[in-house]
Amino acid sequence: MSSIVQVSKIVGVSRATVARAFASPEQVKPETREKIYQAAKTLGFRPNYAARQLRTQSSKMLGVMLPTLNNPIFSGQLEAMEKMARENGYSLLVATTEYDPQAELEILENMLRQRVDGLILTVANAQQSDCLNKIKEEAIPTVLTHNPIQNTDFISINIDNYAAMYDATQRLIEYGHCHIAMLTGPFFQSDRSALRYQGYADAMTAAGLIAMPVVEMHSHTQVHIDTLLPLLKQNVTALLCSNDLLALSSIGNLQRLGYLVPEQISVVGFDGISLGKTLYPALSSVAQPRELLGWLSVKTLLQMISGQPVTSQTLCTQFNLEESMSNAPQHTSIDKDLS
Amino acid sequence: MSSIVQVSKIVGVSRATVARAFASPEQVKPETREKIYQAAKTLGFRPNYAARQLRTQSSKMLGVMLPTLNNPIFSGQLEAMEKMARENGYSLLVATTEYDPQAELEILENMLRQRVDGLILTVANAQQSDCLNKIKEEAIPTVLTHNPIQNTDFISINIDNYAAMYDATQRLIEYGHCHIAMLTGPFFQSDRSALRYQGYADAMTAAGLIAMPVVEMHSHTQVHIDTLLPLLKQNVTALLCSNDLLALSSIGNLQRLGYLVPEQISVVGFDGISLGKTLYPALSSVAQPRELLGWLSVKTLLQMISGQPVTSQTLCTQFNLEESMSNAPQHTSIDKDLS
DNA sequence: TTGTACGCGTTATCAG
DNA sequence: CTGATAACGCGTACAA
Repeated sequence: MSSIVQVSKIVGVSRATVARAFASPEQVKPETREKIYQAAKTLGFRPNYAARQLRTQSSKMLGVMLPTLNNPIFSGQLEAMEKMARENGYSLLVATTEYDPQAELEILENMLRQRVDGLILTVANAQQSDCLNKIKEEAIPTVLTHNPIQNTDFISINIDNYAAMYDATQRLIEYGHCHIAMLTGPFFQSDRSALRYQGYADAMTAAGLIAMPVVEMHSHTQVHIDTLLPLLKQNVTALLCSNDLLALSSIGNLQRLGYLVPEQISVVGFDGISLGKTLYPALSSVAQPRELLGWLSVKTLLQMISGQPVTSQTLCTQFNLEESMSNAPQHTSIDKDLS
Repeated sequence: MSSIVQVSKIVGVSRATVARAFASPEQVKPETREKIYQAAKTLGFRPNYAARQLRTQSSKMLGVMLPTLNNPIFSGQLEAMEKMARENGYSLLVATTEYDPQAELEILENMLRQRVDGLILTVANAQQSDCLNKIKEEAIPTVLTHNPIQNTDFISINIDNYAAMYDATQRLIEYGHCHIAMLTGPFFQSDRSALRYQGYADAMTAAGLIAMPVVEMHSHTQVHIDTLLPLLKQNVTALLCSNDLLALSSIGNLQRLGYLVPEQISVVGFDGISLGKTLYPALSSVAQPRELLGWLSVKTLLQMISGQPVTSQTLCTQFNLEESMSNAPQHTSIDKDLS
């Protein structure tokens, strides 16, 4: 016997009244409402959201799919999203993909079966994604984060990766750097990498400098010394990293090799994680507004769910000029030749 | 009309057969099964887990409640949990509490209404928690992580915070440090802080040294220079931090003040986040097995759900001796006196 | 303000 | 292997 019936019997009302006492309290006389709450408490009754969902066709759940939580940019965004969702009466179903398109598909299917009211996701590659193609056929409110979207098929909250990296590169050039290398994680796993590299490359070219080929790491978070050494031999004076963890790892490795940062080599990251500012040298970085991004993506999704018109938004990044970056060393190549 | 009925009509079978084709495919003749899948595809049919949940009394969802995701120890654990859960056919409902007992209660209530099959949580203070008291009345499978549990009311997967910090303190003492301070985040927000401090204090006392009062920060992740300066004046030669982010922040601040780490002052963290190893100086730390902890907590919870007997487990920590720690400087106090 | 009655999409049961 | 039917717990017309 459904426990709602038990409550109704104890209080001496119909089950409809009990249901109303929880779903729309204002429709029930305060007096009986209190009696119902009291009985519910002693019986340990509590509304069953699955049943409610079945009836109302709304789960009050949002599906969140992110590549990983090991990067503070994602975990911070997730925390902001959860808070915003909860404040609006929504729960979050969370899964990570590790940039694996197969996992993306399976997670999506599961979330659709759960009947989440909407989806917030960052896919590995938005230009070529079975996951997104599948979503298109489903007509479920969806917000992309981080993924650059050319066409108008999806709403996306993101930043201008190209412009941000173009800008960062220009800053380094203004500081006199000519030999600038760019480091990324596994390049083809993420569609952001290419945009950022293009921004770097175009800024170099525009300044009459030569863009170097991308330096690709096996990991999104760790730099190996072996990949750094060749760059140093090429007299690179500045390193642009596609995220802060790579940048910090680079600094650590450089210092361990005896290099001075920024005196001999400048390092610039991407994301603006808070740890970067507190370390020494503090990390120069292209800061992404990750709380805002999380907050806004949930807000946008809720608006879509309620049928309001929404638009994609490109959030501003901010270049944090910190200690890890300085003017290019003079006569670097000469020094090296002498040594 | 429920879409399962539509499918059944197209294929010309009963809805029971369609349901079986998805829930227990082996009970359906391959031929008809294929026809059903085909029809489902063209109709865009997909099982509704809420309805299934209502019928089977099992949501295949686990509720996860953590203090924050801004500490890699939690986000890494969450990622491991999610993977493990998904591999076993479970989804994760995730929420963060910011160590707020009120939020803990609200989130718990919500998860219970969602009828999660089990709960994995880290509460602010397990000795005095309305949240845990409420859970006791509910008889829902629950696994605590990180929370030390004296009594046998709850299953907990954790580490021995006391012993780990006792050990770390001993190491510093063996390295000749006499003036060791311990830094923590907001002390009373977390029950781990007290245990770790006690480990430190007892190790100091056992070595005939004087334990200093705990140095409490306003933030769990950031150290302010102002709190560091008094310690330096007291000739402290080693800093024990209750997590790695505080430790890294300490190192950054010390270096910015012109101090050499570890030559003048050693710094030891807690958690063993991977970033710590790649920085320079690499961070000495008490490493927690966070993937194992996540993995094991889900495994344990699933066993509880399936009615198997389980036990609490205390996982081993490992002291990572790295560059941020060295022998205590000689004659520190004399140097200071002369200056 | 409250009661009646139906349906949301599944699965379990039992019969065939 | 398949069909018929009754739950699962709730929300909400509609009626009282």
